[in-house]
Amino acid sequence: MEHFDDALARKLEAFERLGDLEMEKLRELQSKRVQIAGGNEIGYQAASARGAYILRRGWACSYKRLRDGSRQIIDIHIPGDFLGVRSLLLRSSNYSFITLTDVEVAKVTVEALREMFQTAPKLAVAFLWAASRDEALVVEHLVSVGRRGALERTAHFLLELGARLHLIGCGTGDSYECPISQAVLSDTLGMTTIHLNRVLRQLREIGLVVFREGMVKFPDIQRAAEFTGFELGYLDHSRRS
Amino acid sequence: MEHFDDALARKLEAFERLGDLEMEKLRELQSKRVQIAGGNEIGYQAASARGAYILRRGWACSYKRLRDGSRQIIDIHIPGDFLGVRSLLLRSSNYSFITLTDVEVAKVTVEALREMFQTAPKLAVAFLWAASRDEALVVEHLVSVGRRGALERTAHFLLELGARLHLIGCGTGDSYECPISQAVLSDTLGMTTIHLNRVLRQLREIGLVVFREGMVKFPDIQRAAEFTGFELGYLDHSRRS
DNA sequence: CGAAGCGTTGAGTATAATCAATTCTGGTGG
DNA sequence: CCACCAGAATTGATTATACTCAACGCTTCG
Repeated sequence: MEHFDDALARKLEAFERLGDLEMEKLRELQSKRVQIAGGNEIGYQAASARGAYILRRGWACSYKRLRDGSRQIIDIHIPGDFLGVRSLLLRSSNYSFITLTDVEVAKVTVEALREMFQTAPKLAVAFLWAASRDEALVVEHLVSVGRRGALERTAHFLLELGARLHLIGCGTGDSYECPISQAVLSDTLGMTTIHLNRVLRQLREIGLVVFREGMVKFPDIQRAAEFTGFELGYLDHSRRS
Repeated sequence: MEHFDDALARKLEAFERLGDLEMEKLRELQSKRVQIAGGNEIGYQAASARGAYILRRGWACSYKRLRDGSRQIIDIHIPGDFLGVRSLLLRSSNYSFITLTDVEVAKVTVEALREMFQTAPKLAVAFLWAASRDEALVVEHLVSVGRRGALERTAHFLLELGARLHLIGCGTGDSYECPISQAVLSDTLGMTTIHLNRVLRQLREIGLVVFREGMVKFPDIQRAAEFTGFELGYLDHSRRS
């Protein structure tokens, strides 16, 4: 029953049922584990030893810092997420990863990936699906930042995050632990910390979202989804491609 | 010398030198060509017959429309770009494609792709590189919309577009034909048409970018790059992975 | 000629950023 | 135990940025 401490397995199972072979390969792939404390760069040792990581425990984020010191967070990463697949092929990955909490990651080499692709094609397809989904998340994020107002955008993001967490077995569906600061969230949503703070207060007052003491709660998740126009289509939860 | 009317070949060559085999496969892959007039949806016939396209001539864009009628353009597509690779695996591609000019596309089936991956692995790697690059473009776009001011954002996007065009042999390096309306550009950059119009006027007055009559010109491209903090790292022009 | 699409401009408003402080918390060391 | 500190959250006042509403000029096209 390795399933239930392995967020990645859970996530991939949402796409395709995995047999013993796949579970075994998945475990193998995640054998080189590393613990990293919160607030540290991931994988920035030698540019040559570039590789991908699987986030097993804790939260991280990918971001880009601009000349003026501001930063845009591309995506918040939760257990079961890949980090750095893009940079495997693209020489100049122009952004970085930092841990938001203490984490455990598994380092994945290109060779291990290649091996996995050949011996467990079913798993390979599931991986590609996950990669597509991650890209769809970025696209949705772009849409949010470009065209949604601050209230809508904030609530939408927190809903999406809740859905992602639920998929890997975290949270209750209308609430979850959320160990990130307002500064991190504001850099994700493309606004000032101060402004986000006011937005969060409004959302609390309206009774749509309560973000407090490391917890996110939706008093009326139906109404919140309606308010933000949240559809989980692009998360693609249902089985079958 | 098929090279020089094939934007895709040019683009991939920037990553890896292609031999006769690869050129042949590339031609094969693009044999099913279709002409589409400007302002039309691409590939929205039957959801079942989903597939990818290679844009051979003309411009298009991918976008998502929101409930309130507004839209966010994810990316502007120029010759040599793929359309719809994401949606091959992800059942619910939540966005659409529309042509901005008359175009010629080549329809690519999953089978043809698979065949190409097996018989021309060099080409396969180049394809994956291109896909990674496209994703990096979206990421950069997100950063722009989230953290750059309107002036900077607009100039940055036009510079990037120029670099992409130059790679496939269009434009002179500091000017290019740009057949898109201000409405399209503003939906790309996440602002109002009206506001974009004023921004463009300012950019013209400062002498950074001139966007006029379907042409984009940079009177002093060095200064423009400096102003916007433009780096072409993520476009990854140089040969070698 | 009128209609439609695109670009342009002005005036007023809304939204979000900036500057400046204050509170609250958990940790640290005396 | 308390004083102190740093980080995070919060509030107010002011300014800047971008949106809305309303028009008008220009071109193209039927």
